[in-house]
Amino acid sequence: MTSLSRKGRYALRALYALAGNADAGGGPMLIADLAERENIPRKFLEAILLELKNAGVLRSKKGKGGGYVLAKNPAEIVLGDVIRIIDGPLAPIPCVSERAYARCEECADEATCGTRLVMKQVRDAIAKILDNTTLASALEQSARARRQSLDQVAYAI
Amino acid sequence: MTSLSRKGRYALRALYALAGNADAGGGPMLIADLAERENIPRKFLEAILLELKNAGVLRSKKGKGGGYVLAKNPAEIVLGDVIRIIDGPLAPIPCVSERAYARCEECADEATCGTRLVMKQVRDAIAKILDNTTLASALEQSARARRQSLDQVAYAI
DNA sequence: CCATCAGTCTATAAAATCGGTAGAGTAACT
DNA sequence: AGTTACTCTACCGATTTTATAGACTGATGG
Repeated sequence: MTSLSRKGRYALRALYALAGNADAGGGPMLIADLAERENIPRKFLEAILLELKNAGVLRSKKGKGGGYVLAKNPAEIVLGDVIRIIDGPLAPIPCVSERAYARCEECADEATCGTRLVMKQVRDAIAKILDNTTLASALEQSARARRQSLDQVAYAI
Repeated sequence: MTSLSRKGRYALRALYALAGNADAGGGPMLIADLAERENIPRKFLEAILLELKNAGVLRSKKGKGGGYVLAKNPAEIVLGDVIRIIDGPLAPIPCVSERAYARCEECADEATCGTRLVMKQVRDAIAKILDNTTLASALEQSARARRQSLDQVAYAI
């Protein structure tokens, strides 16, 4: 039904890498390096990074020593926003979208439309998660899962 | 990002109409009537109804006096199932789908993938709502909303 | 000031998906 | 047999998705 596009997944992967790089004290990252390390088609990645830059998530620098950097702290980069930038509204139907509302022609009365009432709940549930998860917390969840699987290995031995 | 297709919305509308018809003691409904009353392209609706029939949600009868009927009680028809039939998996990415799991090639370790951990929460939140909402409860929510707006009108007068 | 580096912009295109259509076929009832 | 009404197969055009190519612009270093 609903889906995070490949483009959206690429965007998140690129952001993880940029966050990791910043954390390791690295400077700007080249599109080419990012593309190779993350196995993302280079030109496609260019377009993605540009969109994120235009939306204020990234900063870039041209010329030697240039590249891309996060524009803010990973704890301030909200996944819901990133996904909206790349993949559009979170809502399953436009008539329940908070930030990109559009009326639904085929529906006589929005206030009493059964589908709308249910989908409103769905959109709120999705937004509740994605608007409360930052790049930092996603990375933290990942790190926690990594520690857990290490623990399990240790326990098995 | 995620979205319920027009086809999915048509399917739900058709089911509401069929439930209403059954409730009113009506017999089988003709595709043609349903299409006209709900303003759905006839041939498109045919395909939708057929899919729902093949999935066991509807029953049909050919020839004079034929048409479509719900195969079960509205309280037994789960919206999550209907949407899966028409629009595919509820999960935003295949690697978190419970009923249509598919591995994600671009991901080295699923257990620790940040995107996956977050999207798993999203898929669970969506499924929690849609798998606990039946055709009957959607109709009931709609009826309740209708009563409420009537009350407000009455209060305004 | 010129060479190189690296992001930016415009255009194009293959492939998949979506929304819809046409028409022949088949089962059922009268 | 004839009519009714669902069923099946095939197709079509538009849009979106996932890219790719190449010219352009701005920054840096010598």
